[in-house]
Amino acid sequence: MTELEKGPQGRRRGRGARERILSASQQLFRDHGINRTGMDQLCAVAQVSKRTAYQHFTSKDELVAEYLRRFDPDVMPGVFDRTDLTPRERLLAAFEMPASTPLCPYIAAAVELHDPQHPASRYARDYKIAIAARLTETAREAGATNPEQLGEQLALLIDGASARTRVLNSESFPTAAAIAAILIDNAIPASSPRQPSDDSGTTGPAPVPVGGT
Amino acid sequence: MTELEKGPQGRRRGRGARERILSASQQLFRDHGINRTGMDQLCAVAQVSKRTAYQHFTSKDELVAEYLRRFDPDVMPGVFDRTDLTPRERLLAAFEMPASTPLCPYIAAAVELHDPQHPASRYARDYKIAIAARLTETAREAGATNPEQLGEQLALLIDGASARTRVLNSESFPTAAAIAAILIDNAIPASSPRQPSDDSGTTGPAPVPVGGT
DNA sequence: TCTTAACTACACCGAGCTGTGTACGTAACC
DNA sequence: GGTTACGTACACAGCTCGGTGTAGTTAAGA
Repeated sequence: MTELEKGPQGRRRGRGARERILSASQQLFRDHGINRTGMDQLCAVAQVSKRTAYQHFTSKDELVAEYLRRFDPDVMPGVFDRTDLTPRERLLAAFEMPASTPLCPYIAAAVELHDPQHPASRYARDYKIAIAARLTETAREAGATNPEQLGEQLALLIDGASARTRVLNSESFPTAAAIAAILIDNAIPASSPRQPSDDSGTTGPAPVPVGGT
Repeated sequence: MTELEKGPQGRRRGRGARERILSASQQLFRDHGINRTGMDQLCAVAQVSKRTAYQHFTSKDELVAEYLRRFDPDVMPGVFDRTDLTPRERLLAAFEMPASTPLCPYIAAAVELHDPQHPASRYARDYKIAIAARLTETAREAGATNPEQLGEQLALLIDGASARTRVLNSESFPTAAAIAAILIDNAIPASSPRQPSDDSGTTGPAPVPVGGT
């Protein structure tokens, strides 16, 4: 239970309740899951009264949706924007996950909530589509003959590694990266390592902030 | 609510309580998830009194574990044993999923239970390992230079397709199958379609009954 | 200083959950 | 027929959960 910053005098938790709630959500939903985290527990960790929590979020469902929207990942921070890498290197960099990556929170939410109509499930879907779109975009930059196909394939690999890591408790991203390398080489006609930041201006960036597994 | 078979006279649900409970678990855990299925609801569908349910299973956790153990899948029924296919065809057949395949119940259970020590989570792990082993075995028969690697890769593809299908609500197995074909071709030195049932007798079948996503 | 908005403490509600206690049918098999 | 194992009906204990009602406190800003 990390001692979140208290007010200057230390007597009160002070004004940033909403941020503290979201921050506690990040920790608890990841460590214990959404369904197994009660609002009482969450408020205790956030050092926020339950009343305040329900003034910021009308329901737990809304909090969960906002939690996903606000997800600020340690992983995949901005691989797609790294101009120091060739497009091919950027595609591969998407598979370099820090050792302790839990299950992608978007997959976890979709499974736990079990309702495709839930706002969080909808957002998870949007997010996954956006990631695939950025992979496709980068695949196009890298000169792939069928960028959509390669983008979708790489997205599937990431999700596979994520799911498998969770079930097996053993790192699967290296395996996924190895597959990715093969697919990329297969998808680019004459192995043509293009220049970095060779933006052929085909598509704008996806509408969703990038991050997460 | 499928009218499960009642006794000959129709007045009582009769003796097969345990089977009816497990059968109802299959349906409800798949359709509504484990956590969102209460024992009351489950007993109602199984047409079994709650008392009887708790005489067969000491706890819901035990029922969940048994549910996974008993999982009799529509999918992947016996691909590995089909001697009418070449090893290569058998590997590819593992990706032919019926249209309405929900999320692999093993992944779902691992995510929902969220406790790696839970018996069901342990079994899910064992199962996934067994599937990878059978894929490896078949890869070896197919003449792959590194069967372990190919087996693990194909297992990752299956899980990726499963997770992605769930989150996106759109079929991902064809994508996975396409990747599989590439990997298989890459992994077998001189494209050598061996004879069907070319059992080189390397390894016995995996200890876990095969099936499921 | 006064107003206002954010936050707090805490009791509480109703619902749903897993699991049990009790007393009672009913069918199979000797 | 009698015994035994299986199954039933149903109430209820004990808990957790999401969410609310109420009355009060604190801090920022005019």
